[in-house]
Amino acid sequence: MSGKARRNGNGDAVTMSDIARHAGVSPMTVSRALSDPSTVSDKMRRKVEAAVRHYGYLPNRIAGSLSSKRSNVVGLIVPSFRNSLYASMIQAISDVLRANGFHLMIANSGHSLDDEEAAVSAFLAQRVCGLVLHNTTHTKQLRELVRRTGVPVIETGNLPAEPLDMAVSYSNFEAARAMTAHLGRLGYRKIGFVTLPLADNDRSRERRRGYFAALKDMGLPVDPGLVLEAAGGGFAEGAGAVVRLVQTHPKLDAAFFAGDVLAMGALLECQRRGWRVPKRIAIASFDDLDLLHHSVPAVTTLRIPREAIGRRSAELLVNRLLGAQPERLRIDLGFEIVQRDST
Amino acid sequence: MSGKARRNGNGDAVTMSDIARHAGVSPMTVSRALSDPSTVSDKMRRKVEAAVRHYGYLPNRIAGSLSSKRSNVVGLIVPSFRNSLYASMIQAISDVLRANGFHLMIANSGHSLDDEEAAVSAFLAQRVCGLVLHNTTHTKQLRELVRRTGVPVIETGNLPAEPLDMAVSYSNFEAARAMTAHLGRLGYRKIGFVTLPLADNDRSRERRRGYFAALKDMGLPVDPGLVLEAAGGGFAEGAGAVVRLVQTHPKLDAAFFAGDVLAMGALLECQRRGWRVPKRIAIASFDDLDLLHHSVPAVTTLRIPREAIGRRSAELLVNRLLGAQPERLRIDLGFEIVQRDST
DNA sequence: CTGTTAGCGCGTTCAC
DNA sequence: GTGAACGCGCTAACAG
Repeated sequence: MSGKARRNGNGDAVTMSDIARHAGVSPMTVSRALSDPSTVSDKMRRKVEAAVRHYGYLPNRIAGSLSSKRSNVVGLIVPSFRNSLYASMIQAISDVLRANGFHLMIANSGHSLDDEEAAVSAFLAQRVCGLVLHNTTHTKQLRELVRRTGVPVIETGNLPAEPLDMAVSYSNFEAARAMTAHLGRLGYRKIGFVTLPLADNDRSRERRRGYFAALKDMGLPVDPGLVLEAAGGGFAEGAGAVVRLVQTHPKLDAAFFAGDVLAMGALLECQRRGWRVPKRIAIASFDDLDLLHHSVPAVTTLRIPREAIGRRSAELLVNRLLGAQPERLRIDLGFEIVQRDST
Repeated sequence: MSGKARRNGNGDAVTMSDIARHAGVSPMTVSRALSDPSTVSDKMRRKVEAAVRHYGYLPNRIAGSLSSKRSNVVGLIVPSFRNSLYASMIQAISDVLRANGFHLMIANSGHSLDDEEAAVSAFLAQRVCGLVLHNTTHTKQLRELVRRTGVPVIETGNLPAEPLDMAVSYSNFEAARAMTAHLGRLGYRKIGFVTLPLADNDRSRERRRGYFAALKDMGLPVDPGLVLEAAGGGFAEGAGAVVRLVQTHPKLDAAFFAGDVLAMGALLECQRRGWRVPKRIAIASFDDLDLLHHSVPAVTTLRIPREAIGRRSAELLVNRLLGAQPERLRIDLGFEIVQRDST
């Protein structure tokens, strides 16, 4: 190692030329031996590999990206990390990317469209090769940015009418409508709806729209008083909501919660108050938190294929990055109603 | 835009020279105007800003990093994304990093030391400026890699005897010991312990060691039959474990679960079987899943300051990257016993 | 199959 | 306060 200053704690790194020199080949041969070994003779390759091992050479992907104008980092933006429903999607994306030699950069928008835009800007400055956005409504600036740079983008979390590029999701509207209709079919007639915060959140609004649509389909009265907006998505909010609904509408026979934690909070509150579920009130949920399956009673819910969505998103992105033709896609992975004991 | 091929979907990007030319200044002035505006005259700065806005210029951080030998990307490796306990840490890290202009690259090791090493290698090749590892036992290669490159590293998830660099955590050993002692103080005498998988997981092993230590401290018999290893950390495993413990040890009066989901699974199973908690059996948990607070009965648990750990880790990293002197640190952020109705 | 040349788009360094 | 020259470490493109 030379005596050069080591700013930034980064020891003087071994470079490709160092390896080339010590292996007695040109840098280009080293480059090829590492990135596409089949284009190099066995003898050369072995010399390179030996030198690489000996010096513990780590290729500098920064330099590689600059030179090749290609990066292998995908940017993912989720509204928040705290919600477990993002976790299985992230896991799936991460797995697929890694299997294909890509890496994942991640940021959260805090449910703010402006923060989403800022994160996209920052990612684009890092020259990510692709983006996954858990959101389908964006600022004008963001749409412009994506259009101009031409990065492949996956939108998810909802099915947009006009995707920026590729969309992989399920329909919040259809899912909420289906569950509400399911409750109707089971004979429930006065069905409350507890929504997650609606501001800047198309997913929430679509779910509420689906609820209303189903009521109309069934010829049931649409009573806005039966709709409550929970301030957050926590257990306490679910508990508070079910109490308020039941107390203001004694004839309420079912409640549909737009989030799994809300539903669980409500169920626990019913337990505490001795309200029998589903006898006194039926409870249905959106999203299949594992817990809903193990609770007493187990909770009827909408199973969203979060993992498949993540996997498919990453696969589409990888294919595109590996050369697939650009193509505007809108893939609906659907949902499933899981009938259990709470309804 | 020129007619150059646009490989990789990346439109021909506007470069700093383009901006310089259109603003009638040198590229260097653009660089300064953007990275340290105070070193440039107002007039110049305004010209640059106008051109930047007009052309929607996005600086190329890849080129910047290569040139300056500095990056603003931190790498984080967690065992898995599926566990909510990582979520609050990730959120905190992400917030602190963003506030300081850093970005987050993320990978999961799947609880494998080799995969952790592979991820670190990949991150180092991307020239991340810092690392956070949720793990304190590593392969020899990894330790060597970190030493050689000199990247700042935070280890967390446990308190290592000899940190690689900086460690921010709580002690799994002390926490498990404290909870076991707490159960003893409450009068429980036959306390079962359900551990998470022990393989390649120092955290799990430390917790079990803490449990044994407390029993010895209290002069209680140490019965290996009272320790069960759950195959996974899910509800079902917790449920299965409590049943097995109770059936094989009729006199068991308490069970301590090394994971919050395990504990919850056990509680629900007790409910299903009509075993009163804590009358028939007391239940204590490790990690304060929100749910444990809302369940009936609410579950006694160990509160680990996951968010503070994330925040502090990121702060230490940022300080170091901003010039703080390297210093081997080992910060214990402690834990807290939350006594509730299940014990 | 291998090497040479010429950048990639910035920041550092040193003149002015 | 501003600019010119140079190089970061690698790969594309072409020549041999």
